[in-house]
Amino acid sequence: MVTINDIAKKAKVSKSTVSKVINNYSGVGDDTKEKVLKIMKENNYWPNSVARSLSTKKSYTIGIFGPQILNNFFFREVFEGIEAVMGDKGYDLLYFTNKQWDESWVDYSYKEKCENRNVDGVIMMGYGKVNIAQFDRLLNSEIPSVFIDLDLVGSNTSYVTSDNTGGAKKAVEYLYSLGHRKIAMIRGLNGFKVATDRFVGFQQAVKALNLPYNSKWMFDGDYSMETGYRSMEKILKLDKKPTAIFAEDLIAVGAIKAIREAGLKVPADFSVIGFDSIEVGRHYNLTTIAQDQIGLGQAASKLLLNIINQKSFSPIILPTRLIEGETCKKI
Amino acid sequence: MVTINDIAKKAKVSKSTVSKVINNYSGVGDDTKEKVLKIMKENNYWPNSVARSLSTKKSYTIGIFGPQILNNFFFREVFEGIEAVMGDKGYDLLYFTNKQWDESWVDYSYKEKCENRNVDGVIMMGYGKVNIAQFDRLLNSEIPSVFIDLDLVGSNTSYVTSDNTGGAKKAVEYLYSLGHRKIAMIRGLNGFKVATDRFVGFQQAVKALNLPYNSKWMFDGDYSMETGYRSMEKILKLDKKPTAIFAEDLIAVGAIKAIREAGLKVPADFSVIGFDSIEVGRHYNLTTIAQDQIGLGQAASKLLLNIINQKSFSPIILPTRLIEGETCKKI
DNA sequence: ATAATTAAATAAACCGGTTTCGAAGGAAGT
DNA sequence: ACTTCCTTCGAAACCGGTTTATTTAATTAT
Repeated sequence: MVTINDIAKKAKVSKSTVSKVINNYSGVGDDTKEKVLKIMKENNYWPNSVARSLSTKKSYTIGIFGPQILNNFFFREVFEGIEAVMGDKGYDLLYFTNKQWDESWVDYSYKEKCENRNVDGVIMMGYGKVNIAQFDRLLNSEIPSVFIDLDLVGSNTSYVTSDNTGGAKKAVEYLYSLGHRKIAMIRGLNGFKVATDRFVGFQQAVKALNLPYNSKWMFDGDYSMETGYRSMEKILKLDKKPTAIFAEDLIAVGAIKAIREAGLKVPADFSVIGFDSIEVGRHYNLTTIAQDQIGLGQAASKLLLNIINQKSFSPIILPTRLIEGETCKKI
Repeated sequence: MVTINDIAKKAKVSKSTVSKVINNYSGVGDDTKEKVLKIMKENNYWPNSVARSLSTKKSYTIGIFGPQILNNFFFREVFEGIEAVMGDKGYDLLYFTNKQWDESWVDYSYKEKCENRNVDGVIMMGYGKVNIAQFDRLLNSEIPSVFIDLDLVGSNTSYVTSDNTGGAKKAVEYLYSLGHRKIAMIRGLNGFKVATDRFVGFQQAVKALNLPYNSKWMFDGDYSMETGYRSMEKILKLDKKPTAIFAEDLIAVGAIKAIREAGLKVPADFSVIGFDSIEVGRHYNLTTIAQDQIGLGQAASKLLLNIINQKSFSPIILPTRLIEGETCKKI
């Protein structure tokens, strides 16, 4: 590997001078600069980021944490948005793997890992709920951080999320406009921020529209087709059945499977509306409240860059959008 | 951030001694070691990876390049396999973003980026075909690299791939066993290694089984539903129609859409067999030749670690597996 | 008691950059 | 001609670690 010393030697100047040329600082004569640039090019020299990062404390690297990013349809697209913005600004992405630490490592966590690798900032995604102790040290550190879907703020922390409450309202209002009055909801993971927000929106709309609220039409589960399938099985056994089901996309798809396997049809027998707009839902022509996944990633990135560059920042809530597929019908 | 000097000062020893403790080297008395460890723990000290990497040339970071990783269903799962193995061994993953460089940066490519960030090795994925000049400098460098689905080898380079040829054969033989004789193939991107291999396997099987080969049943396209849809439209207009279609999953799903929209059914009117076994295909109960995506990621990681650790290595070809869904039928 | 051996600890150089500060040299001002 | 002021450049310190070589101290051998 060719280093700054090699270049200095070949150009017969000091390494300080080469450094100044690299960084385009003043204090270097035109002819010297010319000469150094020429030699840099001839030797295909690129300054080592690691060494540079050691002295400048700036690494042009953004850390990414997330327990379930890679398993998750949703975050794959968020990642896409992050890559676009960060790549454009010259940052690379450091994905922290989830090694199983033994107990003696409990204090080696987000903050320490970030400091350790000198990342300029970090995006936290895929964490469903806040475990105070877990994020405490990170929040109280100097490290710029942006959370996706967790409303944490601090002097160097902010977040982006979709308007989950508003989106859920929108779903209910849409079903209402189609004539539905009895609406079931299969919720995502209990305690998860987004699931809770959506439930709140659902309840607000139900109340505002004066719809019947039946606790037997409410289900908890995780973010899986399985949950949708099982919950729908239970709905099918009820005497008083709802006419429409509201659930996150993957869950909604599971519900649709259960409906079809029972010999019934969507939307003829049940209307189903999802939330998310993930790839899979699109294949079912699912009517859904779409989030802008790529937009979330982009927004998170821009927000993080603002924090890093000491510009003003505040949380960003992205609007949702109704996508009419073929799983809801007027009754 | 607490540094090695802070620890040295507090423990009243030299930084060399602290370093030896960190690395568990000999030459440190038991009581001194004890004392240093205690102070390290009290101050929640973790040695800075960047500084360490600068002097040791080892960063515990694996680079990942790929033009389309994040857009791609397939590579999302490969990534999962990589994360599992690399995380387990204590490596983090550096995802190189794809900045648009201006022309003056042509020589700043894979090799330079890797050297720049001191990655210990690199996994190249999502590159469909070999552009010699593109990979030349990387292959001739000291940087351990593993390609996924491109058969490049070198003194520090190897690759992993699925048995694409064998898999394609398997698909044809399966259709044959169901009574199919007229088989169409919609190929992936022209010139792409995997697409070519599969076509070769297809042809070998057709020949071996003495099946009719009709060039009108052969289609080129890209890896998209659109390709499947358009090609199937053409097939439906043929006088002599095939009875079965072989295509990569996403393409197969597009074909199924076209068949259904024409008022026909799968597998009643056409049998369809895919290749890949991506999530989307599973929702269509697609019969397919499955690759082991996670396994590919794991194999690539282990292979790379072998190269890094100077152990013997050779390319790895993973077997494929027939998954019987509901899109093929006996005729 | 002295020399030889071994273990423990440190000083100093190094990794590849950046940054501060002072020296050298030329141009301008008086 | 002498001071003053820029401009250009390089020496040296620094970032936070590792590693080599050497000093110091304690142990053992003679």
